[in-house]
Amino acid sequence: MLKFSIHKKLDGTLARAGEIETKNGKILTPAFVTVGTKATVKSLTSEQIRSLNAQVVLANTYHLYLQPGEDIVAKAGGFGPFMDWHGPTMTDSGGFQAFSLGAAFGTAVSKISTSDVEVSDTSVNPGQLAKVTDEGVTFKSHLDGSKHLFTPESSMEIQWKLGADMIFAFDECTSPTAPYDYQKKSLARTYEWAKRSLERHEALDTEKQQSLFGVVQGGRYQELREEAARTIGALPFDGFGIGGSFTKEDIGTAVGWVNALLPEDKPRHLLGIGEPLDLFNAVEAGCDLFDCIAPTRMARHGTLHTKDGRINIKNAKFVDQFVPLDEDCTCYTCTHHTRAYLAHLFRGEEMTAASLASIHNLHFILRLVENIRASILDDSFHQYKKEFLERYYKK
RNA sequence: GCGUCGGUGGUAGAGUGGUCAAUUACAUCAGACUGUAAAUCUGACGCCUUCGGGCUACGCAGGUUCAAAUCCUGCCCGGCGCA
Repeated sequence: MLKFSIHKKLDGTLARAGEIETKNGKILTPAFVTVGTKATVKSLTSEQIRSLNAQVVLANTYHLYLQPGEDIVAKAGGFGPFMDWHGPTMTDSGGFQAFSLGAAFGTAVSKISTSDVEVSDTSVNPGQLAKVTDEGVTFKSHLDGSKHLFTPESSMEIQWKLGADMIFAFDECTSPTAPYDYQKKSLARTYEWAKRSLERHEALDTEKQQSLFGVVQGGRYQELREEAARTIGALPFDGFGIGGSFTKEDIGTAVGWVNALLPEDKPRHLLGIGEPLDLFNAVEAGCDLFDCIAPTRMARHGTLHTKDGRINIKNAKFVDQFVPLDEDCTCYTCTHHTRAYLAHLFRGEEMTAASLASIHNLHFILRLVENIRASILDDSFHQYKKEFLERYYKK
């Protein structure tokens, strides 16, 4: 059972610094949650995850259900012990795959859109692997094409076996292209699913081993977001996830609408967000936790964070730069290797490139969120935000 | 020396009269990536362009043809075979 305490609130904002206590340890919030979808942070050993001072690891229901199967993970004692990670853990519900394998599959649509995103009724994507009904989500496995059904109940059962400290209610992550009517209908369904998730979870977890987070949806619509915050917020969840689609511009505002209404004494997790600007805005709007695949995926693709913005280490100019990625960075990669070496490893398609790059990007984002936390505690948030963003995004 | 096969864009390698500035792959140069379908995907890749097109190109030089990377002749270079 989770205990959440708030140490400090930042005046004039919804930001707060606090602490979550789980049976596997504490999380100082705001915190960045490292994503280990398949019970591994891609390209890293668990020892490396510890060396990064990561606080929490989040795995995914859909992936572990398909492979190796939740029963195997349960036999290992849960996904944490399975991967030799003994700190706090979370699992996502599989709800995101309603989007990524559904409306978004095979398209350019992502959960973050530009403000001029076209709302269209063609929510039926012919090649999609997932279909949503009131009962649940029917999936075709991306591994072998076999058919599967996730329901709020089965998601709770699988997550129970995966054994994370914090788990999410089954929700539908909608597409930013879905029209208002669909968002509204989907929201009602996600609310029903939230109640079903709670009910099934309570029946399974009689000793309160796991904390269940409800998920607030509502697309980009204030009315729907607020309705969701009120209705989901009124249910006896241990914390809340804020999911779905935003534009970059309204991450701060839309998330703020939600957090202004959610119970203050429970942690709020902004699902799937992890770029510097978004993290600042979301913390300011009252979020405590963030998970995001961006640091590790971008790392594998050669895009690396520096204080002066992103660089693509594969660019020709780096091949003979015998300096660290970021001169003041204290990560393993920067204290041992040069840009030239990284550029060489990427060009040679060496696996170590992915590891060294992931270490750097995760270090960068983990430290960023730690610094944001510190800046709330010593009241320097606004100054830190301004200085960081001016330098990071200057061009 | 004779015979034979072959010489195509950074590389390999298609193409064997028009639909060819030339398939494809790799390399190169950029870009994207936000609860991981992802060590993935997208674009550019002869020169110039008012983006309509123009110019120069398939070893070199000629020729045939309305039209040649593609056919013919000579030369140069390489592989193989025979002397």
